[in-house]
Amino acid sequence: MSGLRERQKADRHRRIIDAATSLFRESGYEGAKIEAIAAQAEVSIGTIYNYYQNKGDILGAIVSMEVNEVLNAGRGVVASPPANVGDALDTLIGIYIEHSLNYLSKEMWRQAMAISTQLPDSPFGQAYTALDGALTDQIRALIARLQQIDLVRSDIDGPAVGELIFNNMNMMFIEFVKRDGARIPELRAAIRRQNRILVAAIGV
Amino acid sequence: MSGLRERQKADRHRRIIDAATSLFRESGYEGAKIEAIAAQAEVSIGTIYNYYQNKGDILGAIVSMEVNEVLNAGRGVVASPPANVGDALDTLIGIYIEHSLNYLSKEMWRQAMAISTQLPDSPFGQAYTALDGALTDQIRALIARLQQIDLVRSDIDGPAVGELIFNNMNMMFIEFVKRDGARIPELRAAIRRQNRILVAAIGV
DNA sequence: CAGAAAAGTTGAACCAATTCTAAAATTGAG
DNA sequence: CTCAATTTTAGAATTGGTTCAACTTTTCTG
Repeated sequence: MSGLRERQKADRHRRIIDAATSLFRESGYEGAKIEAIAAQAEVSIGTIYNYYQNKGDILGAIVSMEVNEVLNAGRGVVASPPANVGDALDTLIGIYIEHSLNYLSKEMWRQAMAISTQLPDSPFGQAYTALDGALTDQIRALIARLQQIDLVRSDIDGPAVGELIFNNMNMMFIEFVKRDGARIPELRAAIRRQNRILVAAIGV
Repeated sequence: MSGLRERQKADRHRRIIDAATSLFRESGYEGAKIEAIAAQAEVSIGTIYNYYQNKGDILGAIVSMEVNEVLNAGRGVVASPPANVGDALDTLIGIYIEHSLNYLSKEMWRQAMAISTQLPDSPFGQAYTALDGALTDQIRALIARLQQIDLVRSDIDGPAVGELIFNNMNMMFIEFVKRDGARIPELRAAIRRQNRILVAAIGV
């Protein structure tokens, strides 16, 4: 086992993702025709559908990579957070937001979000929900960490606060990608302003 | 002006919406073919596209009606809210949620949300964003009202709190419609739990 | 190594949304 | 009342994602 066939498979996966990434960025999600992706990946249309259930799942694979990078980058902040609650949240959220447009354009984000609500049970839909869950957990972990070092009151409902912060950030991010003109600094400022209220409520 | 042609136009609009509503509920958004909607509305396919830019805009018109009803129902709560912050929020949010599945199925909501992120500049996308804005404003109005009657501290950032509450509720609602098994009481309980933190922070 | 089984590939055909253009209906000026 | 301009309708043609049956390639068995 794991001979030629395995290697070819991995190679085709990579070629499809590479082709899709460049075409999505170049012509947008809708503009990138499956036929063109197949041609650039040097694979037939049928093969693409053998590897991915539908066009959305190809985008899904790209989004997954991006979000996993973001999660990784966030680990450092959770491990040793800035020494006050507001800055800690702002730093973690800053990492999420600043990394978010590295590989994915706003248009790609919009499509990804749309597909994940439209088809919550498709492979991508489930993966996207899991990624949201992982981000929520990371924010919760930060809150727990801040409780450990006595920056956050130990009697507050940490999980609920974490989810509240994530949900608000996520919704703000959704609105952000919906407006092509929206800028990152303004987004971060708006979220800071909202979080200030929570910081006041949960800080020691 | 405004003779036969106007009346026919209004009539066709109504017939299309009626046909679409019943077919969407019966066969789902994807299952309801434009051809079938046209047939049931006794209109041609071309006519439908003359009245609505695309299939999504038809759904959009239905969503608009639904959300406007919800907004109307909310006015009463803002005018004379329950006498404590937690109950006031719970009542308003309760109205939103309990009314939300009257005309629209979860599947229809998923489609509507997906389209509004996918095509934020289409007529429907803009209308949907405006509706979200109206709901946010209503929650903000409730906060302002509670400040007037001294249930909420006057020095808190009302608009930011209102947006935070809306964003969290909306995100919870999105996850709710994504899971066919999710139930309204659990959704409301989860939102109450999250809002409790805010209530503690802003209450007098 | 030969040949059968398993796994994967291919692209033409299918389907439903959307576009397009010729035909029909309505309006308003004279 | 008539007819040219304007608006609207009809439905065939187009488009692009997805499916499927026939064909290849790889792996396994004796």
